[in-house]
Amino acid sequence: MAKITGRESAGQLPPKVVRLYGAVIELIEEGADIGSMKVSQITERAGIGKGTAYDYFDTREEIIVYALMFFMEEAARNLEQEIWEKETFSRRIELFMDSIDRQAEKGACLLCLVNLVFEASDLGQLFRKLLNEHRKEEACLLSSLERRIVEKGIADGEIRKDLPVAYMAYILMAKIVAYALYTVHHQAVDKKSAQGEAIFLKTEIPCEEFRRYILGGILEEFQAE
Amino acid sequence: MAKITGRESAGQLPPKVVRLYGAVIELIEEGADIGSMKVSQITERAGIGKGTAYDYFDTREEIIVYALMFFMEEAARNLEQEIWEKETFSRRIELFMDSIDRQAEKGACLLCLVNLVFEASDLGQLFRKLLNEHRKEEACLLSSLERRIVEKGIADGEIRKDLPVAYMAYILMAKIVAYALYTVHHQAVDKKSAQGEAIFLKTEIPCEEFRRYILGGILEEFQAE
Amino acid sequence: MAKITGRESAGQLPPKVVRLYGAVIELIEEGADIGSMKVSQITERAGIGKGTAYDYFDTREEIIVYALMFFMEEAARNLEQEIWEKETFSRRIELFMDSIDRQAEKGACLLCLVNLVFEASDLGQLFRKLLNEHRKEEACLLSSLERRIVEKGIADGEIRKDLPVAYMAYILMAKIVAYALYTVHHQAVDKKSAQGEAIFLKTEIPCEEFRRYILGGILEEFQAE
Amino acid sequence: MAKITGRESAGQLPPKVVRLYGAVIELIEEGADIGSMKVSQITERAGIGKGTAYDYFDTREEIIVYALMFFMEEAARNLEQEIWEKETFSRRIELFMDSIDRQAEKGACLLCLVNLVFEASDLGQLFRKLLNEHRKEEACLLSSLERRIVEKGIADGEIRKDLPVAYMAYILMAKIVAYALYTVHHQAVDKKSAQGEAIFLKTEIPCEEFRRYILGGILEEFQAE
DNA sequence: GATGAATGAGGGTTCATTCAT
DNA sequence: AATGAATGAACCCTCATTCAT
Repeated sequence: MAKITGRESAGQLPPKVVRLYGAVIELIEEGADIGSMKVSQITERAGIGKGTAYDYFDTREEIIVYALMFFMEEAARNLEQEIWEKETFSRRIELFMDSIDRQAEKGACLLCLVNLVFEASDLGQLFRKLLNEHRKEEACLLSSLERRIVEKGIADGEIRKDLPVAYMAYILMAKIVAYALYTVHHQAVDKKSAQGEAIFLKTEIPCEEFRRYILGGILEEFQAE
Repeated sequence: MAKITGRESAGQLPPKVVRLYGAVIELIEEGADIGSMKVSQITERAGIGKGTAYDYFDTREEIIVYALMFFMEEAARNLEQEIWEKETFSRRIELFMDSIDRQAEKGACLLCLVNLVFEASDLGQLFRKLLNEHRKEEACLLSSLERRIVEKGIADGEIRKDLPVAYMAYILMAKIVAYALYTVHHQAVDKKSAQGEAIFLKTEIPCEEFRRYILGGILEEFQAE
Repeated sequence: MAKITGRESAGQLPPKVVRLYGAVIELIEEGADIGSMKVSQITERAGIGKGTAYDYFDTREEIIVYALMFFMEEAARNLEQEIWEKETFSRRIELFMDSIDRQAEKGACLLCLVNLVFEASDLGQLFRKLLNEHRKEEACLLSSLERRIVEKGIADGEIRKDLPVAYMAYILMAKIVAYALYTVHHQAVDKKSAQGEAIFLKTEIPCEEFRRYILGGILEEFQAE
Repeated sequence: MAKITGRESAGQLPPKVVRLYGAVIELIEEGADIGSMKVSQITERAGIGKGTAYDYFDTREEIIVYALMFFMEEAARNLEQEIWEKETFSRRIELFMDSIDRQAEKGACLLCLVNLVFEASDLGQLFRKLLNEHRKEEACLLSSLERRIVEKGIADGEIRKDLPVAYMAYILMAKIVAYALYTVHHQAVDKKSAQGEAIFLKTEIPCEEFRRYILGGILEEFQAE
């Protein structure tokens, strides 16, 4: 049988694949750890047979990584659609942060993805491998979106022209990652506190304030000449 | 036998524990994944019997997490000693970044630690549990060092007084984490490229430049009134 | 070193051996299982080093089996001393049962011994092997005592002469074992009930009544012509 | 999968469970020790994969104890069917003893069961726990059969009415256990002698004679007024 | 002699993957 | 196509035994 991976044109994913992806995301959002997530857990949650998963994927790692990539691309697609409706660079950054807020509220998928970028685990290695293989003109990546936001900002004369785009895109990513970390962290602390698990890092600063601060920093830095 | 955990005053760690810690660190630096690191791998590298590890630790997870915490504290202790020899706030931040450079060159321990802060894995859970249990006045944490650097900077009149210390310490941490991520990333790309593994993120910006940029950003932000 | 086993002339057992034996007996009486009793448990209880036990015994099995045999012989010796002070066959049987009562109150050593006679375990095999090797004119066995009680009864004209001694000794043993089982059982039920563990066998008959019944049965059977 | 324990209605035991039970029984009958019987031994003998055993049972202990309980119940069921075909109390007791003879010839399962009743081992504890949990109106136990034999004997006017049923049932059990012990013992001696292992207890009395003696004792005792 | 730290063989258990139905 | 029962490799952990001190 020609194996139909989850990568085949996103619009026509087989329904079972969609349910597998959904199951992985759900489990992560419920606090499961991708490193020890079991195939039986996933297929059970997806409501399909264990063997069926292997009609679409070759290994446990593939299921999880493709699910996360699908999640990422969907988020990027959704963001892509909304982001160009916004009028200004500043509004676009805010939307980016809104999106992170929503993700962080829902769970840890974003964090998983960020961690996979450098993790030495099988999952991390596969993630990077696939990302490289399937990258076509960076079409699918959030980083691409960030780059285009910067380009658009420059083209519209909203932000400075004297720094390389790649440079600015990286800074934007770093700042947004910092925001994401803080937000995810904040959410995690709240959740874990609710469950009675103490967490050592202090988070006295409200998310909103930190958000304003980060946004202010980006604008100041990108608008300064 | 009263089990001697690796937490007992660092100066008198049993030699086998030191070798176990060293083995874990070495393996991480060679690219091993802590989630799938085997006890036999660790003890073999440490040159001791498998059972011996269980004279000092109760589980595989403990060995790894204590090793990383020991690494972290040692790094903090080393930094602590050097950092107050520096005359200015700015020099202290630079030393911090030097230290990160050194760590990043050596390997992925720092990254492991950063990831453990929120990972849902057993390792992550144990890490947070131990960190909470053993935290006494935050004496052992890098975050404490960052806070004290900020306090000293304020006391010396080098940085602004109008923001809460906790706030500034967090920002400092975020910026340094951003730097650490970038540096670790850069190193990882170089290493992985050398090993033939492509990596998708572009890193055209030299580390030094990014470093200057981050440092400049901290100073500007902390000195502005 | 000439290994000094616990079997060497009973009067001069090295003090460490005595403590090892005592530890095994204690642990059994506290409900430990000889099949899974650990050497470290025994030596710890005996208050001696683990290695020291191996100066006197070659294996874990030896320690336990010798301890039980020592216990058995001591019980037989004690009984031996008292039993001939009794005037009649009937009084001697009663003393036998008293002794069982005392043992049953203290614990499960008697039961362990009874089980070892046929158990397929390493312990059982070693027990039978040693019993055979060391048996000299059956000097050390309870069964010998039973035989002599029967012989004395016949000699004194208290019991019938028309059955073979071996036969009557076996019947005596069987009846006493039945009594021992019931008593041990009764004690066990009481203990386990106190600990909340239900036990399925009904024990409505008081020990005393069963005792009277067994004694009556022996006398009737042995006196009948 | 809903775990299917070996307890589910005996008629529809999954074939693998039947084979596991058979393997345990076989091994015991070949002289294996249940305390040290390995899962791999059992599954190998059963001709199934090691992991498969864990689809039906949670632990090694469960496999063994359920196997023995199944054996016990099957023996009781078989006996149950035959026993009421016999016309008299005396014939029923003889059948009981025949059954024991057959078991004793086959092996040590009966002995294992008897020992488990009071053993402190994990196996013993589990055995008692399960026996209590699953006992419904004592439907499945040999002891129930003994009680009903007594009741029937009384109802038919074959045995005395002046003793409590529970009392007589216990005496019956004790006598039959004595017979079982002797028989098993005798068989064991023969087997072990054949294997060159000496056995210390004398068994000069032929089984048949002891059997006649025990049966006579029961009848005399139960018929006497 | 006495110790207990060190060892490593061994076994219970898990779970990714397969394949007959 | 879909299933889930079956598999067995892999790995954590225990503990009897040794031996340097």
